[in-house]
Amino acid sequence: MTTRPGPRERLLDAARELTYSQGVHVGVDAILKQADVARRSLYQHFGSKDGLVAEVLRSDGALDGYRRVMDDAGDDPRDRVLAVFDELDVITTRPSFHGCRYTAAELALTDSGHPAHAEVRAFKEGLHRLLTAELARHGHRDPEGGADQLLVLIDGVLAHAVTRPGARPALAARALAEVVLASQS
Amino acid sequence: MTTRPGPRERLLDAARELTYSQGVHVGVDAILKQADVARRSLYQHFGSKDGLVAEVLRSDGALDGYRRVMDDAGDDPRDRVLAVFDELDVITTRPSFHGCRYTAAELALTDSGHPAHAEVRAFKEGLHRLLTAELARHGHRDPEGGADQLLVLIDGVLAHAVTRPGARPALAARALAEVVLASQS
DNA sequence: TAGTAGACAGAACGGTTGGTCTACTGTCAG
DNA sequence: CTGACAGTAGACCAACCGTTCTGTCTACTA
Repeated sequence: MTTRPGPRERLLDAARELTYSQGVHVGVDAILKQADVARRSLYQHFGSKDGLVAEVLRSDGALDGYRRVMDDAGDDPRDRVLAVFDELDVITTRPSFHGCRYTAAELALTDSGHPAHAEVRAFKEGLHRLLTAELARHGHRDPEGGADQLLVLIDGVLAHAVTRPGARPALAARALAEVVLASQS
Repeated sequence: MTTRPGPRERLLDAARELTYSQGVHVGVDAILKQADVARRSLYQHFGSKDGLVAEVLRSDGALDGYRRVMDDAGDDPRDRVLAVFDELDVITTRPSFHGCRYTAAELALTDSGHPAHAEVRAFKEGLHRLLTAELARHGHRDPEGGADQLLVLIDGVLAHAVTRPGARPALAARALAEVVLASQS
């Protein structure tokens, strides 16, 4: 029998799932019930619901996901970047897809003091660095500007896929990503 | 003295402002207070809060905004489409900008039965038609596919501007829009 | 064996949510 | 004048919100 993860892990897993499927406004009760954890443990480990939400974003590992997709695509920077859009097509056509967790959190939490905002920004900044490095390795004329364009395409795919189901925006974006990659120095 | 708009109009105006600045989860009380309207009037005119939110989206006139921006840009389809991205740069750099109202509503309302979803879809569909017609007039090789790409760029700009302030994504997207426009038949 | 730390259950806190209800007021047509 | 109607004011409801509390049980450690 596998040892059951501790309350902290169970709390994070349940919150990760529920804040995505139901939005960040899920009740604490629902999270506690799914995690099968005492009310007090939440406040002992994370201080507040806001703290839990922020920790879910921080520990999400989405950046590692992008890295893995690119590593699986081989060495050519062109293939590596385009693989991201192939993966986006897979992700956005899954029935369980409900949009980008970070964008959703950013839009839903209108309180500018919420600790989740810092995590969202850190993630996007990290993704920008990742793409900049890739374009630089590819000999792009303006790696930072190119990464801006790729990021707009990625965010666009994730946002568009929610509002126009069946549109396959990742395919449309992939063609534009090829254009970005063609800007050699 | 100008005649004060009726309760219905005041309710819509207040809801439009508050659901944008505070998110769709603002309380009914806050809307009623700002509209200076009796509680009962809300339910008499819109049936429920959900109905009010949906009506806000339906009557928003954002599509007319896009039309006006394009009409102000003259006759050349190329200028008309690029003007949209110039306008997006203005909008997204305003301090009051908090993202696309439709995307935010779509992500925040996880209940798939909410009447607002239909309005969001109708808006995006209308914008797609608008852009398709413009590209067709421009002699684009694949107006529908091109409109898909433009829509990804627009959604990308609106989403990205929220999560990476100061990035001016509209400028990055404008360059890609020029590429879309270059696909002549 | 006693002490301690962590996890548990569950009641209760004050506050807010969306929604319903009654009662009063003004207006305007017949 | 009268009745209908739209609006206002405010009490009220059950449900839920995040949070804090008391108290019990278990496992490890000194």
